[in-house]
Amino acid sequence: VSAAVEVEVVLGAPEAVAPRLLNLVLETDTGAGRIVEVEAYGGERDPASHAHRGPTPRTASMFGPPGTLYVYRSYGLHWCANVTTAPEGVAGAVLIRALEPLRGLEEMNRRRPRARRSVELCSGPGRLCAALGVSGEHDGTDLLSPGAPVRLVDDGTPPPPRPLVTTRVGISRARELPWRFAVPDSPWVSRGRPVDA
DNA sequence: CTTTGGATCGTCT
DNA sequence: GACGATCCAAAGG
Repeated sequence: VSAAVEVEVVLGAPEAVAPRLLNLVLETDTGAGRIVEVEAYGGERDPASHAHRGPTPRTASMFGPPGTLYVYRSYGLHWCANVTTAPEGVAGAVLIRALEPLRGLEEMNRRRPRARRSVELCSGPGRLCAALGVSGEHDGTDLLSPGAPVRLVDDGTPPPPRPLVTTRVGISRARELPWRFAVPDSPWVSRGRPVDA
């Protein structure tokens, strides 16, 4: 619960960096959770990415330096959090889809009264942002800065050597890309296709 | 357990 | 004016 080390800068194509973010820890001042499920979004070369037609006001932070937080509103209701990985000026990000709750469970439950079991607290991109209190005001945060309100830290747990790989959830374009990664057999992942052949 | 449809609003066409 | 990188409750097996 201590000895958290700053994450090495994860710079590269999102689909290459995404599996390396598994088992890192996402934390705020009220709680923390281990990343167990992610999806890569390739920016301008990815039809499913918000940035596929170039920069807009909403996606500006997606073009920031690696380690920048990109938060967007989903379906007018929920917030979703991404970690940028591409060089500054190039769009590319990894969506955090599920966390294993580590700290601040009480506050998470307070913010998500609908969750009946702890497995429901952070198993979904909108759910984990609600549980940790991440919202649009945090868009553009430097996740690698120790004083930031939202941080990405390494507690020494290595990523899984053989992550589960499937297609992405909830998209209509570029459905075939195997860009969803998860910790194998983790009970904390969101619901979705178990395996992708 | 699974399936289905409603909520809700900023963003871009 | 249409459409979501979602979540949840209700209804049916």
